[in-house]
Formats: sequence, structure tokens, C-alpha cells
Amino acid sequence: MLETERHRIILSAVQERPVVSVSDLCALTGASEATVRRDIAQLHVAKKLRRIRGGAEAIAPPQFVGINARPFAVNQVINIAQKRAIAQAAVDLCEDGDAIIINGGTTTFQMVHPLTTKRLQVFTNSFPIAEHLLKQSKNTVLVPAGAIYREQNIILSPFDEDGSRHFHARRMFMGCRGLGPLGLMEGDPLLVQAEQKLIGQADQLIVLADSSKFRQRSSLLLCPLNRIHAVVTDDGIEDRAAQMLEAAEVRLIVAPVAAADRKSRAQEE
Amino acid sequence: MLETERHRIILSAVQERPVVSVSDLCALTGASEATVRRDIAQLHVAKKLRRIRGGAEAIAPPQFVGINARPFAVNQVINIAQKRAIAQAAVDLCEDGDAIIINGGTTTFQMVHPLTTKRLQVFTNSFPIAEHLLKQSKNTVLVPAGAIYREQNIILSPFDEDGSRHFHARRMFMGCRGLGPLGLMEGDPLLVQAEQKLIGQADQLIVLADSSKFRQRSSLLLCPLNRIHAVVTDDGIEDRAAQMLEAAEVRLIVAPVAAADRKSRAQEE
DNA sequence: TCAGTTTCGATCATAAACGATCATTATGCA
DNA sequence: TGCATAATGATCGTTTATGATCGAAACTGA
Repeated sequence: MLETERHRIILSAVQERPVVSVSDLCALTGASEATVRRDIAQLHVAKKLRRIRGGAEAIAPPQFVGINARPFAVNQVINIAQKRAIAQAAVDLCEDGDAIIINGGTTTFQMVHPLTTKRLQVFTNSFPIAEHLLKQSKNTVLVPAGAIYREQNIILSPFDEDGSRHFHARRMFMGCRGLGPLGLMEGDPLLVQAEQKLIGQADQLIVLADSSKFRQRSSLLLCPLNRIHAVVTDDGIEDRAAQMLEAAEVRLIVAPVAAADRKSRAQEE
Repeated sequence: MLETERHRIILSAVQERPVVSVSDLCALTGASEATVRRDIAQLHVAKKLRRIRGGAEAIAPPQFVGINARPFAVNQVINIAQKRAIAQAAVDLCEDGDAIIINGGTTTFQMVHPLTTKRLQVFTNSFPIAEHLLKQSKNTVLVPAGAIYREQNIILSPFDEDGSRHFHARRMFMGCRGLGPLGLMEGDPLLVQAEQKLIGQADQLIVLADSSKFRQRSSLLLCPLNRIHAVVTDDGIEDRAAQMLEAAEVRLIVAPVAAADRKSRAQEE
């Protein structure tokens, strides 16, 4: 067996499991302990894994994913004040007893806080949203079937029968990557797949998009503007964007950003 | 067991409950008290947990004081040592890559700790199990569609299409209310419905039942004994119960309860 | 406060993992 | 083919982790 071949095997083993022992890797590669140790040492200095006594572990262990997960967390601090205000305005549209769909995303996640005092029927493909609502509120929580993707933190089914067909909602709330004349744009193909399924299950599609989203573009077009019932955004929206929505007969809801938060936003910029 | 592996399991256990005792961790890791103490000391200086007399506690546990904590937690302390040993023995049946189904329940929940270092495909209707595995392990986690019931902490769909039909597993693990000559008995009609659906999706049905379950009776019969492939129990099982299983050609797996725990159990009785 | 119990910390023997060395085997090149 | 070089695996002494033991310290309930 070639050296690089072993390295591949070792790396894949380490990435699939939090820890692997030297003897495991011996059995896996057919090499002796001495060789495996040498390999681990090499990969350690190359920072491909971390060497530990008795074996090796992944360099960035999954340890505690969840709401604080990296891909999720980095997005969460961006425009947090706007997102919060937008989420609040979105939740204000709901009354106790409503059935709604919340699509996973960092903007929509902010809805959980105003939702704590509500009693809705919430269908969501977002694991963190489901978790939060379950623990912090009395809303009824429903989820689709599928595998839980750690990166995006959503539940996604490769099959058509994920249970969403049986849920009908008055409103579906979703975020997006960008919002342009062509329609709603998403960045992640996985999200697109999940969202396509859900959109058909709601009467009204409400898009949560802070004003920066009108300047974003992406290659993945999810639906045309006229499918959208309303857009909730912050008061940073430009006239041109507002006119674009008006032309497509999309209702525009501008969420007031709290004064204190506006200040912190100004500092960031 | 590798040192790092133990650390992961310890952290996983500490995350789950506010405090864990040294003897609990011994049973969980199979290590001696001395080693567990050393581990706790290490993790303490690494600020991964807080060391307390008799065990360890999470560094910032009450992240969410779950509503679900109550009905779940009361059951969790009953026969905890046996449940853990049983869960460990059950997990020992699995190899990396296996596809398994874990039905929700307090006994099966104990499987999450030994599972932290595994890499399986896990389909579960238990929200806490899904949550824990997602955050603390690299296992692939799949869930059915449905509403999340706070009492039982399971995901339950009133419809047939809950996604489980697309998942086929080598083994299904489940707890039960009681185990008698007539078969497997459950206490909650909601659970019965969920379990009926899942049983058909696995080749082997493995039942986790501490020895007290052989004395329990219930009105809800889930399936006959001969549908069960194996029963995992603790060494408190009586001969009569063992003979009953033998007559039905059910494999019996007796999990050894750690010495320290055996002692505390003896006192309780 | 005191006796009884549990938990802790230190020590030590044992076992496991490691690092270095060296003989052997595989690989590349002329 | 023959030689030079590198990689591999075995060996062995060293280091490190582990578990048992035992005395000290802390907790419990009266």
C-alpha cells in the first residue's frame, strides 16, 4: 500500500469518527503500528488531524454543534438588529391558533424569540427552531421527515414523502440570499430543494429580507416575485427596491429598528 | 477505550444532566474510579466542566431549562445504573456503518452516551436522542415527520407517510413497559402507534428491558415474544423470566452492572 | 460534636503506548 | 541487473496511563 493511500484512509477514518485508535488504523490499512504512528505524526504536523495518545482525532471536532455551529453562527451576527426587528414584525402578522411554516435560516431563526409567548402551529424544517420552540414555548411544533444536516441545520428528505404534504399553512416564512427583479434567490442547493417543497403548502409566502438582500445576487432562482405575498424588511430599503416590489404587487412591510440597535448598527458600518 | 473517547463520553453525560456522579461515569466508560477522577480533573482545568465532590457538573448547564425535562427526568433516575449497562450492551451490538432505529424512551435514551464515539445511521422518533446525537456525535441522524409531543418527547405523525417507510435498518432498539408471556407491552397508546410503524422497518427487534420489566404488566400488547430477536436486560433477571424467553427462542443478553452501582442498588432495595 | 460513611488524593505495580534504533524489504535509477 | 535510497516492520528501553490500595479529608445524620 502506498503512503498517500494510507494517509487518505486515515484522514477519512478520522473525519468520520471523532477518534480512531492506532490499532483501528492498523486493521484498516494493514500496516504496522510503527508505520501508522509515523503517518499520524506526519499528518499532525501537516495539521490534517490532531495526534492524541493511542490514536488520532479530527482537527475540528464536532463537539457542540447546534445553534452555535460555525456556519450558522457567523451569519447570525450580521445585521442582527435588523434581523430581530424583521422577525418581530413577521411574528406580529400571526395570531394564536394560526398554522405557519418557518423555513430554516438565520433570519427566520430570530422569530423564535417573539414566538415564545404565542401559541401557533409551527411546521419547520429547522432543527434549532424546532428545539427552541419546543423548549421555550407552548407552540405546537411539527417537523418533516429526513436526515438532519449539520451544516445547514435543517431536516431534509430525499424523498417526496416527508410529511409536509399533510400540513397546510396560512403563511410560510422564509429568508433568502437575495431578492431581485427576477425573483427570490437562494445560495445553497440543499436549501432550495427543501424550500421548493414547502412553498406549495402555504397560502401566503412571506419573505424576511433585510435591506442588504436587495443588493445580493445569486444563481439559484427559487420563485418569481409575484409568488411572494409580502416582504418584511428594515428601513434601510432603497426606493428602487421598494418600487420593484410595488410593481410586482408585493406587499412591503418595513420593520422599525429599535433606536438602541440602530446605534450599534451605525457603529458596525 | 482511548482517553479522548472517555472524555467525550463524560462531556456528553455532563451535558445531559446537571450533575453526574463518578460511579455513573465509571459504568458509562468502563473505567475505574481513579481514572474517571483523573479525567474529571483534566477536563476541569480545561474548563470543559466543573468538578464537584462526587462527580462533575456542566460548566453552564441551564442553557434551556427544558419543559420536557420534568416528565422525562423523573423516569431517568429510576434504575439508572441498570439502564446504562443495558444501553451499553445494546450499543455493543452495533458496528460503524450500521443502520439502526432507536425508539424513544428513557432506557433507549441512555444509548446516546456510548453512541458518541460511533458512526452509525440512526433513525429515531425521539427528539432528545436526535438532539443529543446531532450535537455530540458524528452519527447520521434521521427523524420521521410529525408533531413533537412534549410529554413523551417523541415525534409522532397521524399520517402513514412519516418517512419511516424509506428507512430500513438491521436492528431496531426499543424499551417497553412490561414483558410477559403474551409479548411486549406498552403503557401509552401514543407510543404503541409510533412503535407499530417502526417495527416493520427493521430485521431484528432488540428490546431493552431492565429486570423489573418482567414483573410489570400492561393492557397494551405491542407484539408477541417471537417477534423479538433479543432482549437486553440486567443480571437481576429471574430464572422464570429467562425460561420464558428461552421458550420463545428469544436471545437473552445480560448486561453486567458495574460493581459500584450494584452496591448502591443493593442499598435501595 | 461525634461516629459512620463516602469521597478524595497519593502511592505503587502493572500494562499499554511511545520513540529510537536497526534489520529487512521495496522502490527508483543507471 | 546492480546499486542507492527510502520505506517499512520488529525490537527494546523509556515514558505514560491505568487500577488497586490505603490513609486522609469531607460529608451525613444524629
